[in-house]
Amino acid sequence: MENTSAISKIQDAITRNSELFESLAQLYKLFADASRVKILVALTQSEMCVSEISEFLSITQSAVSHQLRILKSSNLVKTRRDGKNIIYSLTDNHVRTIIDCGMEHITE
Amino acid sequence: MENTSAISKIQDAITRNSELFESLAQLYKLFADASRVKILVALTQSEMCVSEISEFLSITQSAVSHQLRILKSSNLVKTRRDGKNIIYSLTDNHVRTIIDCGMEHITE
DNA sequence: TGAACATATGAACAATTGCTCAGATATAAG
DNA sequence: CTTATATCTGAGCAATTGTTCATATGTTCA
Repeated sequence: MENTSAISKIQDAITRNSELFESLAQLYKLFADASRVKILVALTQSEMCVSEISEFLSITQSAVSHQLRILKSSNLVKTRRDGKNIIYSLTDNHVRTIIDCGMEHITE
Repeated sequence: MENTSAISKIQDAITRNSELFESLAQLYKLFADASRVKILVALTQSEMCVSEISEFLSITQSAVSHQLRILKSSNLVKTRRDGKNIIYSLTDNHVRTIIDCGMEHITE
C-alpha cells in the first residue's frame, strides 16, 4: 500500500509529535473514570473536603483519597487545609471546559 | 461532617445524573490511549485505510483493527469500502473539538 | 478457481487500574 | 497526654485493557 504524499505528511507529523499525543491520552485518562468525573464535576460547582465527596460517591473515603491524589499530582486539583479537613478545589478552568466539551458530544 | 445546603444540592445533582457522568467517562476512555488518540488525530486530517494507520503507529495491523472496532462501535468513526481497503473517517466534528479542547490544556 | 492482498476476529497474556482493608499521620479538643 | 476525627498510604486483589499470534473472511485479478 503506497502513501499519497498528503497522508505521508500527516503520518510524519503524528510520529514527530508522538510525546504530545501521549500526554493528551494521559490527560483524558484522568477523565476516563466515573468516580473521577463525578469528583471533578462536583468541584466545578464548589470546593469540597474529602468526606463530603465520599458521601455522594458510593465508595470509601480511602478510595476517594486515592483518586484525589491522582488528580492532585496531575495538577487538576489543589488543596488547602482547614482544621482537620483538607479542602479540594479545581486548579483552573480547563477542567470545566473539557467537561463541557465532552458533555456536548453526549447530549447532542 | 454536616453538609451545607449548597453542597448537598450539588451532591444530589450528581447522584441523580450518575448515568450521564458514566457515559461521559466512557467517552473520555476512548481518548485515553495514545494509539487511539493518534488514530483520531490522523483522521481529523484525512480519511485513511487500516494499513496506512498501522504504518505510522508501531503496532500491528491487527492491533489497529481492534482499536478501530472500538472507535467504530462507539460511533466516533465510520467506514466505507474501496476495493480491498476499508477507509475510516470521523463520524462528525465532535472528535476534533474534544481533541482541540484537550490540546489547549496541554499546550498552555 | 486459486493466489495475493487487506481487514477482521478470537484466544491468550502481561500490564494497568480502581477498589478494599489495615494501619499510619495529622489536627483539634478535652 | 489521650481520644476522636479527618485524611493519607501501601499491600493485595479482581477486573479491565491493549497487544500479539494464529486464523478467518472478504476482495481483486490472473
